[in-house]
Amino acid sequence: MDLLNGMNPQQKQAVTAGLGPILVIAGPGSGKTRVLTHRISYLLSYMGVRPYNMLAVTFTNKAAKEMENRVANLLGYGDEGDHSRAPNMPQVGTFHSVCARLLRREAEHLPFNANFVIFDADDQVSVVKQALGELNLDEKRFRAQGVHASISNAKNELLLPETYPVQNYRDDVVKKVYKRYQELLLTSNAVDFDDLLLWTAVLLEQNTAVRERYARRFEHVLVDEFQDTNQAQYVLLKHLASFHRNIYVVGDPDQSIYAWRGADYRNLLRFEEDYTDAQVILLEQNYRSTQMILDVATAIIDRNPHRKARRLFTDRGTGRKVVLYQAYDDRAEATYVVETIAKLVAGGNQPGDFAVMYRTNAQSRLIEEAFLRHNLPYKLVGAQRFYGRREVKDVIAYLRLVHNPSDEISLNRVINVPTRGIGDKSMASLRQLAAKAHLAAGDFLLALPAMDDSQLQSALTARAISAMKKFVLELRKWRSLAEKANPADVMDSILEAVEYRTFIDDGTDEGQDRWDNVMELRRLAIEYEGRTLPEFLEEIALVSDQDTIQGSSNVPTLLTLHAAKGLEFPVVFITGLADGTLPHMRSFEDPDSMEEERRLMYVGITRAMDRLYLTCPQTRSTYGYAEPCDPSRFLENIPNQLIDVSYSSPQNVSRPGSGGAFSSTARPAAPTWQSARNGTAPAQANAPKSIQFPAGSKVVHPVWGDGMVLNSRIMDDDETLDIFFENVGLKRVAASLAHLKHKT
DNA sequence: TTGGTCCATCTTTTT
DNA sequence: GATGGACCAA
Repeated sequence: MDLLNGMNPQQKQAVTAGLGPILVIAGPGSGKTRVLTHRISYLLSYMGVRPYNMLAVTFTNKAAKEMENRVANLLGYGDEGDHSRAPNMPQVGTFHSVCARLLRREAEHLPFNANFVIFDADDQVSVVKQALGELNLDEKRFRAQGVHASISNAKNELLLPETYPVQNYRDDVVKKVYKRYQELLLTSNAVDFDDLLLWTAVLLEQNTAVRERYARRFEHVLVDEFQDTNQAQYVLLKHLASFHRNIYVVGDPDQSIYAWRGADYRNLLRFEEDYTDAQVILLEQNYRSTQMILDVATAIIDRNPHRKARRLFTDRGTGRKVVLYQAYDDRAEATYVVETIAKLVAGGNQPGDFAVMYRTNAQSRLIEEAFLRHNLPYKLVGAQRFYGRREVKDVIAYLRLVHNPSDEISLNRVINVPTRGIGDKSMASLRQLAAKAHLAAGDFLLALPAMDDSQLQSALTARAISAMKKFVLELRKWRSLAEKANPADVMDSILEAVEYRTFIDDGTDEGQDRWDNVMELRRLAIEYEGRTLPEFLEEIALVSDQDTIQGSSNVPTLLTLHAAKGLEFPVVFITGLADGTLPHMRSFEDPDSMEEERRLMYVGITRAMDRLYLTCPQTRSTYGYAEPCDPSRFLENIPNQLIDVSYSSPQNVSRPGSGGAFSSTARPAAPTWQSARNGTAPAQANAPKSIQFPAGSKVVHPVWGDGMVLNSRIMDDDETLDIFFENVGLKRVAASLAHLKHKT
C-alpha cells in the first residue's frame, strides 16, 4: 500500500488501525500530521468511507488547510488550489468554523438567526462594560477584562448563567453580568467565540433529533491537537461521535499550552476512561531534531511531576550543542539575534530558515527594531496586530452593521465615525426608544425615516434626527448593494460615502500607515470576489495568528511561543529567557501554571531542527523602564555538556546553579542582507574608537546608577569599561551598549 | 457635541 | 509608550 511507504511500525499501526476510539500520543516531530492525513486517505481509499461521512477538526485554519491540501494530494487531486469545495473532500475545519457552520444550519433551534455575527475579544469586553454599566456596578472594582475572563471560563466549562456557581459576592456579580451579557449578545444577533462551542455542545446535548442526525452522519471524527480541547469541545466531540464511536484523536500532553483558555490535557486521560476499549498508539521517533536538541528538550520537560516518562529519539545524529547567550540588556540581545542570523546567512543558511520566538508579544518590538536597524526584512506572525488596528476595526464594523443591523457594538463603533453629530446623548435616547419598541437600536434606526417626527422629537433633537436619517439612507444603500455586489464593492462604497481616507489619513506617516491598513483589508476582501459578505465576515472573525504566516517569503519569522506550536524551523532562537518572562511572573504562584510555562519552553525547543539558540538579557524593559532580571530558572536544568556558551556582552555574569563566568569577547559587526550574503561585513557605524570614559571618570548608568570607572580600553572597536557602582559593585560594560552618561 | 489634555493601566499566552 | 477613559472648555 503506497500510503504506508517509509513509515515506521507505530505510524503504520496508527494509519491502519481498526474501528472504534483511538488515541494517538504523538511526540514533537513524530509525523503526527502525516499520520492524520494518511489515516483520512486510508479510510477514503481503502475502507470505502464517503467524504460526506467524515469530519476532521483542527484548531487553526492553517492546520485545516494544510491537512486538506495533503489529503487532496494523496488522493491524486494535485496540490494546487482550494480543495475545500471539491466534491470528494471530507469536511476539514477548525472547531470554531465547524461550529459556526452547524449553528447557522440549525438556527431554527436556537435563539438567534442564521445571520449572526461573531464577536471578537474587544467586542466581548465592550459588551461586559455595557452590562456593568446597566447594572450600576463599579467598573473600578469589577474590571471588564476580569469579569469577561470569568464568563469565558464558565462557558468553556459549559456553565450557563443559571448554573453558574456562587460562593462569594464576586461570583454573584459575575453571574448577573453573565446573564445580561448573553441577553445583549442576543439582541445584537451575535455570539462570541466561546458561544460557538457552547451553543453547539448544548444543542447536541439537549436536542436528540439534531444530535442523532449529525452522529449518524459522521462515521469518523478525527481531531488534531487533542490536548488543547476544553470541556465544551470534549463534550461536543463526544456527541458528534456518539453513534459510530469512531473517534480518532491525536495529541501530546507535553505540548498542552492553552490551559488558561480552558484547555485540559487531562481530556487525554478522560478519553481513556470514557472509552475503555480505546486503542492507544505511541509515536515516539522524532524526525525533526538532532539528538542534542531533543536532550535539551527532555532536560526541561522531565522536571514536570505527574509526567509519564516518554523517550524522544531520532536518527538524525547528535548535532551541535545548544548556544546560550547572555546579553547586557534586551536591546543587545535583539542585536545579537539579528547579527547571528546575518552571520549564518553569510555561511549559507537561507533567511527563511530562522525563527525568533518570545513569551509575550511586547518582546517582538525590540527584535523588529534590530532587524530594521540592520535593514533586514523579517515577517511577524500575529493577526491580532492587524485586525486590532482601529481603522481596520472601523471598516469591519461598518461591514458587520451592513450585514446585521442588530449588531449594537458595531453600530456604536461607527455611528459617529467620522463624526456626524450623533453623540452619546442621542445614542442613549435612541437606545431607550428602541428598547420600548422591543427592537435592536440598529433595527429601530432603519425604521426611523418612516416614523412620525413628532413622536421622536420629544426624545431627540431635530439635528440628531436629521443626521440619523441621513445615515439610514446610506446604510440602506449599502445593504442593497451587499445583496448583489462583492464584499470589496460594498467596502468601496462605504469608504467613499464616509470619506474615510480624509478622516484617517492626515498626511503624516501614521496617517499613511492607517490608510495602507485599510487597503490591505480591501485586498483581502477582493479575494472574496464571487462570495458573499457574510462569508468574508466569518472568515475574518475566525482568523488565527498562525493563519497569517506566509510561506512564500524567504525571511526570518518572529512569533510567540504559542504561535510556534505545530511549526518547525532549521534554526530557532528563544529569546527573553529571564525569570519573570519565561516562566512568566504571573505563573509563579501556581504550580500548574509553572508546569505549563515549562511545556511552553519545551514546545519552543522542539521546533528546532538543526540549531537552537537560547538568549537572555540582564535587564528588561517593563512599562518602558529598564529593570534588572535573572536568567530563567529553566536554564538551570540543562546539563552543561549540552551547552555552548557564546559570546556574552562584556560583563561578569553567572549562570544560576553553574557558578561559571562568561568570558568577554567582541561582538560581531553589523551587516546588511546583501553584505551578509557576500560575506563582507562593513565596520560598525556607531562604535566609538577613542576612550570616552577614562579611568577615574564618574558615570551614571540607567539601571545601576552612579559609579566610577576603574579601567578603560578599546577592544574590537568598542570601549570596554570596568566600573565600580555604588549600589551593585564591580561590573564590566561595553560603552556602545551601556547608555552611560558622564556624571556632572 | 466636539476635541483637546491628562491620567491610569497595561503585558502573558489567543480561537 | 500606547491606549482608553475622565474631564473640561468652546
